[in-house]
Amino acid sequence: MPQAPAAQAGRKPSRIQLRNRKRILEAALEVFSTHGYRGATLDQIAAEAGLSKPNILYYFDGKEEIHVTLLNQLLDAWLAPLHAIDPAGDPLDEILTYVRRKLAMSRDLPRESRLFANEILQGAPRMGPHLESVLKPLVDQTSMIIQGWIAAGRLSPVDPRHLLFSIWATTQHYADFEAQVGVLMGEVDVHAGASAHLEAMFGRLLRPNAAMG
Amino acid sequence: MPQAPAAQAGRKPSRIQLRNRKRILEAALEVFSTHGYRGATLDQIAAEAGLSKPNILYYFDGKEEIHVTLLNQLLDAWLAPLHAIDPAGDPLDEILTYVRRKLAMSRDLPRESRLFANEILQGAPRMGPHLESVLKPLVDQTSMIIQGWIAAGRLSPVDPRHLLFSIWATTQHYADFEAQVGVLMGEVDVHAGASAHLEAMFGRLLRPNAAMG
DNA sequence: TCGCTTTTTTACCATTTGGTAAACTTACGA
DNA sequence: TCGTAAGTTTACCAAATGGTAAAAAAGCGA
Repeated sequence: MPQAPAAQAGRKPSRIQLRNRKRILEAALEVFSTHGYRGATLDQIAAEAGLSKPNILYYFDGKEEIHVTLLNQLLDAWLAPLHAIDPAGDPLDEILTYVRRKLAMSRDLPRESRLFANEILQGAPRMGPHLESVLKPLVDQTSMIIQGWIAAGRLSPVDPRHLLFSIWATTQHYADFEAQVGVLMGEVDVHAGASAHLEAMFGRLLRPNAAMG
Repeated sequence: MPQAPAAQAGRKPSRIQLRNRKRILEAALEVFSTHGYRGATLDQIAAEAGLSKPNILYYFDGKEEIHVTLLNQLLDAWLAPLHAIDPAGDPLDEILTYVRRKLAMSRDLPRESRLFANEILQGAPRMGPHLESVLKPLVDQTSMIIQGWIAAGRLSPVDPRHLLFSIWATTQHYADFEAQVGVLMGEVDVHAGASAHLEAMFGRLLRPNAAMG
């Protein structure tokens, strides 16, 4: 049976395959992130990728597979900064570094942020299981680390999960709500201001009350 | 020329008209907020409203008009808490009250929050002008108030706009990313935790360094 | 109750869209 | 260079979808 590279797990992909799959995913990221899953069409993705629609379906089994591929691929990159938190490091420094990294990602990878936001907004229909199996354990683990720091008096007491929500919300806001931020901020260097603001905010929240005894 | 209540501005609406337009908007809010503009279909809205599709188009000129009506209607309600900030009040109290109100809105009106998020995520294609003409002036004005408080030493110095972004981001996160929050928090009372966390966070950020001379 | 207006339904339509079949072309190892 | 497999295109399809025409069915003031 010849012909069938759509989702074959067996053979190793050819050069052309590698190149075209990458092109398609890049185009799909652009289109999905701006229009959402339903709002994106295969024709748009095809045009953006410079390929014909049937050709796209030669590499992926369908619209949904492209979307899911993108999403799962994204989640790993998305969680990398969280993995990078070092329990042995300085608590405040670890968390502020995390904030900085997340903010940088919002600036450098806004489409990824919006793709993710779109998916969650609609109830994570194509990602629910992944969140449960990948995100949740990591968050539980990170929460434990933060709890440990708090117990050791090295961090002001906060709910670790709500802290993470705050960090995600504030950093991703600059990507996800860019249209609104743009209207309100004009030409100003948004990133610099955001960086200073968030560092001050999380710094004050987390820095333990110096003395105390 | 009989028949034409779609968007007539002249006549005063009948009882039936009032009831059905309300039904349609309620149904549309439900559908648009979960599937986005493009993801929503008139058939879904019709089913949800308990009316036939042509009947819906008897009350509104088209899908887009329903969406825009909803959006503009929403923005007013959305900005009410911002209007409620009193320049003569206690700065910290005014802002924390604002945070509390926004958080309550996320809890009580999550669909509205998601509808708005969807629109902004996609670049505010149907709302851009409104943001410029309604939101921007109000934000500028509020920023002036906050600046005044800071200048008077009654509030720790922060960039008013980034402060507002932080408040919007953190409070709306609980509605917009509910699917994710649900996975990570389980059965816990999310609102209570969020409320405590956000009050602590913005309290610490904004409370001026007590003495100083 | 009559007659006119408002409201609702039935029957369609044109377009868009995800997807397929099969022919055609290109790449590449032997 | 030749044959086979990989890759691409052309020509379609069926379903979904936003929207319309026109007739039928309420409402309602006189």
